[in-house]
Amino acid sequence: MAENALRERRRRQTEREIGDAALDLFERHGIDGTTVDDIARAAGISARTFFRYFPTKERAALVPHVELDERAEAMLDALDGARPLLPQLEALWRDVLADFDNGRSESGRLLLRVRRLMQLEPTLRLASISVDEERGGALVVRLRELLGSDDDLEARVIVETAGVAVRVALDRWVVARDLGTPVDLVETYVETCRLLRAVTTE
Amino acid sequence: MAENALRERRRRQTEREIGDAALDLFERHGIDGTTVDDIARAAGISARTFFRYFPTKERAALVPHVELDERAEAMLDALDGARPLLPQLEALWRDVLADFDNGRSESGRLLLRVRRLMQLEPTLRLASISVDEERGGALVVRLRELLGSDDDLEARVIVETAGVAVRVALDRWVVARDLGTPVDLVETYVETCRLLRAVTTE
DNA sequence: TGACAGTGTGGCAGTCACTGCCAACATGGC
DNA sequence: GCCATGTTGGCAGTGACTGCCACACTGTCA
Repeated sequence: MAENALRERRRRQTEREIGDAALDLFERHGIDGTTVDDIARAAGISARTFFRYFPTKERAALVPHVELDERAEAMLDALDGARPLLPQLEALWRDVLADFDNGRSESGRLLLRVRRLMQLEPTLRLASISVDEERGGALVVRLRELLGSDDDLEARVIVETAGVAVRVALDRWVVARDLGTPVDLVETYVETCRLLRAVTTE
Repeated sequence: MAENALRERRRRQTEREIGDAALDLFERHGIDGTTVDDIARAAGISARTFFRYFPTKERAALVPHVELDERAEAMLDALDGARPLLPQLEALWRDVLADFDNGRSESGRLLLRVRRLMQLEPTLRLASISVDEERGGALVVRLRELLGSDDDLEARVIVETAGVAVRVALDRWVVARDLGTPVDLVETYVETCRLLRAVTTE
């Protein structure tokens, strides 16, 4: 039983190491310019083992991104089906993003690097969308329960809408930073949510 | 000059033939169960030539999906920057979807088949998102001009929001149909847009 | 009619992502 | 010490995708 936790910890550890190696190599040589063998070598494992940790090489660089989703998921219990769900989801995401603290924490720095890389590498962006889709599916199921509705429609609209705001805000965050005019992540996110409202009501 | 148009027509023709073959094989054997060689053989070309028409095998099945995007793009000139853009985009998409006529036209039937296949094949769905991202980029640029703003923020929010409604409505359309309780595509889309509004204002 | 340039096509060889299989090894419980 | 279980690496294989070259087709111009 205790070993289970130990093993889990170890697994997470190597996962991180592989992820770090991947991110580093991708930044230096591009995704096309680095092979799985390269990543494996840098992480001190075999290529075969690499694929026991990640299904594709892009996924390896997305460890910080997955962490973002996981943190949001962990807060799902707080949702209250009796009140409007989108504002609650937005507040939830706001808290999660605040946690990454403009890239000042370790997780924040990693997230920043991944999202920056996405601006240059469409396949990485696509991979992240793929992750979001998988995780979003579970979210939709959860919201559907809370809504007590018999179809996906409303739940999906809510989840995808919230997702749009997060993605747009993250992109703006890294782009502004690279342009030398950094913006606050949480502020930008809140602003994006406001904009979303303005745009749908005007 | 005239041959240019002829060539274009010919290219479109083989494109369609390859696309038809791909869709057919995917439906029967799944995407993983079909190789590019299979598709090429069925379309009467070589594998090498296949890749001169499509960058991946998934893309071959997405010909109807691309047509959808193209029809929408062709109507972009009608947008008026002085009035709210999201409603205009929604009206535009409504017209385009109406054109596919619940799968009664040839294009409509093809679109229906592709979108149905997407429910089963995540990689196909992902490929379609990839297409939408590329095309959406151009749309964002266009909207940004119309808005006269100096950043992407609002344009992206509008484009992605509109995209959410289209995708959700299309999914609902094919799922309802497969469940034996078909719904009208345009009605569903309008309903989805309404829902999106309700969700963001409540 | 015959040389020509431009374009489309197929075949070949090569790289690389990803998988199934098997053998070696470590770990913890008995 | 022995056994069960989980982890790892090597190996061989499949299949997507690319660069290169040779060949064929088409229309042009002398």
